[in-house]
Amino acid sequence: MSKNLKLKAARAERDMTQKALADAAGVSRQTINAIEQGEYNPTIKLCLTICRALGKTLDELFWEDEEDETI
Amino acid sequence: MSKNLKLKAARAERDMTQKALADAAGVSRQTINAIEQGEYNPTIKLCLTICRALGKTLDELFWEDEEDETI
DNA sequence: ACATGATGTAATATATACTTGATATTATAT
DNA sequence: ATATAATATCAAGTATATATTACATCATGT
Repeated sequence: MSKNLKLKAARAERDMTQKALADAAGVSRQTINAIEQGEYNPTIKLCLTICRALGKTLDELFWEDEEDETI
Repeated sequence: MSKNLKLKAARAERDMTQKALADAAGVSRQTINAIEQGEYNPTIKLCLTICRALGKTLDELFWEDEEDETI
């Protein structure tokens, strides 16, 4: 999995720390970090919560163009 | 979790069975059924694969408005 | 009536998302 | 120089997404 820089950028745009976003989303700081680092494949529910916390859509933060997926 | 009727409709629109979509997405038929029935909270990667198989976006198939906050 | 395809469920098993608690590093401020 | 905040990462535990196997129902066709 590749890093999610769109998420990192959206967070920066709102001046939120990983911890602040984690609290807003009701998950741990490590979980947000792991998603940004591309270590976790988050659930759609968590993605939706993160989108709402950052005022973005699923497509804006989580859409990926084909690429080498290796599921 | 509530049912995902948008997914069911998009599948019908393409005249695909749950099994056909499952095969296209590389998961079991029961997994597709569980997602449609709202029993599972799928991973974003699976959502992306399903979207590509059906020619839809994440927002079209998986966006949910706030959910029932139980006043 | 019978066969078949599509769907809805259920039970048990495994992989992995996510937690908690810790340490290390880097940047910024004092 | 030294605190402190933010990030990165690790290890061990819990919760749940997904697989597999199986069975029941409903529809459509023969």
